[in-house]
Amino acid sequence: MARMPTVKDVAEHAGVSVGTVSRVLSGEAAVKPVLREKVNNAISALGYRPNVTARALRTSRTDVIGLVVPDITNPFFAQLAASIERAALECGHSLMLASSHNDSEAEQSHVSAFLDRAVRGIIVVASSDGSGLDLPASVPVISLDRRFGTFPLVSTNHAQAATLIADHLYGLGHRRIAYIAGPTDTEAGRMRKEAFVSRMDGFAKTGEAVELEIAYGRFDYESGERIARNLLSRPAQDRPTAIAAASDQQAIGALRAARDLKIDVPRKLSVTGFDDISLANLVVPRLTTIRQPADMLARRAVSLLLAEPPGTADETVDGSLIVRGSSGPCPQAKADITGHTN
Amino acid sequence: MARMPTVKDVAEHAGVSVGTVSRVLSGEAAVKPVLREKVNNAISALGYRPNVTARALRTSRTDVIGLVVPDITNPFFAQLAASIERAALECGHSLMLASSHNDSEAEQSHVSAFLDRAVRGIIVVASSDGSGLDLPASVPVISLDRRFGTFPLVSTNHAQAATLIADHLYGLGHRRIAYIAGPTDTEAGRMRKEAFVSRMDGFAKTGEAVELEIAYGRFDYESGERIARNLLSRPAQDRPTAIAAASDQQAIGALRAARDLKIDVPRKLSVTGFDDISLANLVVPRLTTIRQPADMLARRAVSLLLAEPPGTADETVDGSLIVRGSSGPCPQAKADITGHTN
DNA sequence: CGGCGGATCGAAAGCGATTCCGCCGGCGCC
DNA sequence: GGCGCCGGCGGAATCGCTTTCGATCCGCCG
Repeated sequence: MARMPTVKDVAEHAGVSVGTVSRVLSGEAAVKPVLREKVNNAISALGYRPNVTARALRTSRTDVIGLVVPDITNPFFAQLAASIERAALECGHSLMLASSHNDSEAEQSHVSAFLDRAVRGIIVVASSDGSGLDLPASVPVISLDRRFGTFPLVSTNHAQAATLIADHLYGLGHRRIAYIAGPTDTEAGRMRKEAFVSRMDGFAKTGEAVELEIAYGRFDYESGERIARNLLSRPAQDRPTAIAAASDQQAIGALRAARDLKIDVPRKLSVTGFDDISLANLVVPRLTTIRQPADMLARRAVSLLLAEPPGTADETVDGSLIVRGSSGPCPQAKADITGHTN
Repeated sequence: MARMPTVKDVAEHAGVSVGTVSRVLSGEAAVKPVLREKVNNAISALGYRPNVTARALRTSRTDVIGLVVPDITNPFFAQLAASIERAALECGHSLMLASSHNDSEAEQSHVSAFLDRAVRGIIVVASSDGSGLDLPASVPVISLDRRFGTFPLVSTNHAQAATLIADHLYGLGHRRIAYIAGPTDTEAGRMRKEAFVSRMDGFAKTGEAVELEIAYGRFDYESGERIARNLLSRPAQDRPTAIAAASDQQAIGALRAARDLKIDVPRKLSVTGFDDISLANLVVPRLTTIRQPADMLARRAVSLLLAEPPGTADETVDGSLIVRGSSGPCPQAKADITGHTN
């Protein structure tokens, strides 16, 4: 196979110097149209393609964005990764992906591997708080969805979104509600829970009291199923009439538990999720949830990263309530008419 | 921030030449233990980290593996990506991910972007046949799951796996079966279908005849739901008693259609999938399917890529049947006793 | 008409590593 | 004892590009 042509070859073929070739390549500097034309002809004649590596060495910059996610298998992160990849591509950048498998050590080694690789910037969807990172970041880093270290955070407005869910459930008449929270060591888990609770407290002060019960788990299916099973295996009058989960996966687990216990959703029990993963629209019944605008998050994160100078302020984008079949009016209303057996 | 130390700094600090430093770095060449020690001390004293870019320029080789998938949002591909990332990491390599969004043009531009970037090798899970690729591949390329161009293929043994499903369904007594096939322009779609059909034909010759009906769609949820809805909206005696789908997503779509039409799975209808995505174990009822050993596929693909010389022969790994709740004995058996109304 | 500033371009100096080439010293062998 | 060979090392070239540094040339002002 013939050696790949270099700037030198192009320069000779066009009868100019390598400097000039480089100048037309970058497009910035002033080059006379005649020469520019000749160079462009030479480039296409030789099929020249710039050597990315050499450029990177010289400028110590690449057009690669590093992304670290806790688990690419998680549909929400997959969605995020897809959106980031698209957003990066739109800016002429490529994506390098690393999955930390929820291991904070792996997470940090991935970050420093990216640093070694002179990436243009790093986006990390944290699985830890990132406190142990020692490397001085020579490139912009931003946290997405969950805070990493002290880097600026782009995330859904968890508080606003959780409030949406609270309003929805309260509006449907539910007064005995269980909240399945996410891990308290994640900002997302904490904020969603706190906003939900404080909204409900607000209702309790101004209107009818609501019984709120909180259970903590991880964000995954199993947690949701296990917790819901506990919640729902009590006698009907002690059961919550609505379960709000901190993630779709928990909610789907809860759906499965309800089904196993033969509790009709949404007629006996309402279930809500958070994320709007694609699966949410495929389970039976379809899940009422919060849509996290993944592509908007991605776009913001990428442009923060690429901005000159890189953005340094947190950003938050609003979620929206997606009402589907898993939530409905509180059955208790009927019970109250026929006589409450409590 | 202080300039990063280079080989030159290390050399000075250790009192040797840069050549020697490089030699101990590579570990291959012969260096006297005394000097080796001094160099290592200097390295850790200065906190030296080799510059990946410079190394790449000089050797025109990196430790990055490029992966192109049709859609990272698809759980099966996400699984595959996760496994590949892990396998790559085990060999000290990183992963660069690109999602082609089922666009063959994007696919090819991603491949050539990888080529530009001097990756160590490229794994592509094709969404097209890759015929339009013009770049001469300067690095090993291998196809995973679906054939890309003329590059060696690592895939599940589709034929063997489809046969497993056919045997399972036939063994349960089903004689009126519908097969939801994948796109005929994918090798996976074709092979699964053909093996299934030919197995059924075999049964027809030696034993009872089976009515086999084939419908073609894409691999996604919607295709499965749509096709199943058509199939199942006929009167009960004309309906298939089993639907075998070419992907889990199709099967899950079919499950949803059956539910919407109030057809009991598995008592009135058996449904089987293909892939064993994690969701398969979460739907109701849990899906009988074929497990594609994603991590084994990934491991094989990576080692083929990294082998010296790179592997050139196709490889195939067997799938295994996972029997869950969505398949059961044919209800027809009963019907036959009470008199077949056909 | 001389000088001056800006536009334009060529030449060369790196970026940080690998690797080839050649020198040096010690060893074995004739 | 001399010669050749080889292990071990230092120095320099090199990978392909960007960018600085002057040099040149032009128009224009005084």
